Amino acid sequence: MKPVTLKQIAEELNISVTTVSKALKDYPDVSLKTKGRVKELAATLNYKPNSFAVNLRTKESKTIGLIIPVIVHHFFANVIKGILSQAEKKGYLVIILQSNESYELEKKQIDLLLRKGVDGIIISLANDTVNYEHLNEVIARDKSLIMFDKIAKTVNCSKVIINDRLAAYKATQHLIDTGCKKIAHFRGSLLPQNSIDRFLGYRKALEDNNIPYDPSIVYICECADKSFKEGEQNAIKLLEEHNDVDGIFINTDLVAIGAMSALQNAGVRIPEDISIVGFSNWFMSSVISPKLTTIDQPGFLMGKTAFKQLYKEMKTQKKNKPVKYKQIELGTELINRESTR
Amino acid sequence: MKPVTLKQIAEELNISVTTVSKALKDYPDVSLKTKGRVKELAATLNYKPNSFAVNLRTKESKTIGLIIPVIVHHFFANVIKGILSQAEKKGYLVIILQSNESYELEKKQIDLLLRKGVDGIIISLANDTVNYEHLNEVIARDKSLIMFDKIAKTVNCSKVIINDRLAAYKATQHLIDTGCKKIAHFRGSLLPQNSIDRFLGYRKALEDNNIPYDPSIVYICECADKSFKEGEQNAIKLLEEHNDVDGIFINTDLVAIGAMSALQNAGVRIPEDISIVGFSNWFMSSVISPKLTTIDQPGFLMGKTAFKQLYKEMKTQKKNKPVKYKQIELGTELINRESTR
DNA sequence: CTGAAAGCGCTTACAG
DNA sequence: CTGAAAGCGCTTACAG
Repeated sequence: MKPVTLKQIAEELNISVTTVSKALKDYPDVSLKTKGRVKELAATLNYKPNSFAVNLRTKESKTIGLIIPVIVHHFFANVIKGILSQAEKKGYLVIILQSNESYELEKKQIDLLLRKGVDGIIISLANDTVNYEHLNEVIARDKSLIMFDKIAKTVNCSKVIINDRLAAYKATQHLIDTGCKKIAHFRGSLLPQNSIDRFLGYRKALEDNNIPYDPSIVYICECADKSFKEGEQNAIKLLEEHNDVDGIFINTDLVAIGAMSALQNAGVRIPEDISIVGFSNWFMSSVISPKLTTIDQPGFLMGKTAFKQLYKEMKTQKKNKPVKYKQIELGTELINRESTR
Repeated sequence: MKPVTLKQIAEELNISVTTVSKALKDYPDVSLKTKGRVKELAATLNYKPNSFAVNLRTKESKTIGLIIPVIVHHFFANVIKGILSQAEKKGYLVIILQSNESYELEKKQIDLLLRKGVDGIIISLANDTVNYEHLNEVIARDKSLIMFDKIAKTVNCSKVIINDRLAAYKATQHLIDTGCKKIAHFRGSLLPQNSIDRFLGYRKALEDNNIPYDPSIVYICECADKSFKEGEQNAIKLLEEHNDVDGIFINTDLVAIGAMSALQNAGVRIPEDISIVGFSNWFMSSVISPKLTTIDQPGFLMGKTAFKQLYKEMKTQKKNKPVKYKQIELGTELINRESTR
């Protein structure tokens, strides 16, 4: 079945393509009678405008791109849900790509989206990303860009984040408040801003409580596809190297769950022997045993907020007005459950 | 910054737009020298073809649509990952939409994708969906369509599924083999084919083992956003109404995990008092306690397979050759863990 | 080997 | 109130 075009409708009604186009878009300078005839026939023929042609004319696609590091991931899935919920309201479609924590892939995905002609891009950076040229290209091409969660401070665009430092501080303070004396940290990889900030929050809490900072009990995990395993491995290593640790603040829930699993297998009681605080509040953290104390990170809201900001900027951009970049910080909350005393 | 066009390149080199276009696409009838000059300048100017114009000319967008019932969902997240991995290889982008288990929304999403001009659609149906007109419209408009997991048998297109009936049979048989005498079933909603098939597999296993089928111990859950809660509620109800049940086969892991949680809170020992088998093998099923025995459902492979089939059909369609629809069945496996004896 | 020309299906400034 | 015309940026059949 060949798609119906304006031309066909025009011919059938013996009027011009111009008038058909205007009638369908409710231009005020078309008679009601004509509008009626056009709309009726369009409905009968199930006319759908050719979006390729519309895009070419209007220079927008009502489509945005979203790049996230990992798809199978509770937090990012919630972000996607938030973005889609908002995009739907505004009539935007979303192309989703996964960078798989790789800078090279991320660069390629950005290029694909720019070639596609999306109106804007929302991105959470890969662990690997140190060079921001690809992001600056987005801006140079007058496409709106929003970064969330894993951001680059120096890129000139709006950002939606939480206060990772403060949240990590709260997590560590909670361990201290509940009696932990020697607190380890399983941190994320070295580059991402949020893993740096969480580490800094941890160290600041120790400092403020006069607990000496000991770099040998800070373990690193990449947190890509193998978070659970990294948690297990780090926990085993920790047990061998520092069996006097009585609390761990862990960068991500999934790593924390891996760590708990390994600790329990090794006969360590949680929280009696070692207390654990995770980060992100994955759903499964509330159903494992013991239930994981963690920091709630508002994924859905983050997605919603990111799209709203993007939408605002796309509209402003379109009117050729100057865009004011914002850094939006969302609140976090410590969820006190059973893995801490 | 205004996008670079073929025309600009042509003017700068004093050649025609035609030649520039051909040179960039490596047509054999352009001299090597010209090709060199064109490609060099294109690279310098960072030329990206305007995809709106390309789409309009070629009548394809190298974009497909994906509609899934729920985003925050381990199985579907894996399917997405599988589809994206394959789409990337073939140079396709993927627009993702969530039907939220609603027929009305699903219809709307299909319409959006058709208006967008995607080359094909992959879909897993909403629980609600009984009318298939919107799907037939996709086919009528010569767009390729693949259904996976939650399919409609009567729609004339390719399908990627598992043998839900057989898998459910295996699950139930396992409960019987490990000593369960009275086995309840928490099924999915009434409409979806796979929830029907799982129910039928359950009943057939009872029948083959001469265990009477008792409809009063079959409970229903919608399995949308509130799966965990439904599992809890059904478990509590079951305990009140039939405290002699010693095994439950549950339609989805997340419901099973909810049920286990409620049962444990009520002092029921798993698997000593009641054995549980889930369905789908969510990651969290392997980290809860006791670890859930379940059916592994190959989400990633399903996504990969769905895209491969779609790609094949899009290519065939483009050549105006007849497309042969296939029903592809992927294997499942019982993962025997700790929630059964 | 190169290029003029048509056309994909729309939108919109302009004329009447 | 209606419509002729230009043009968005490409691709490709055709002529030379």
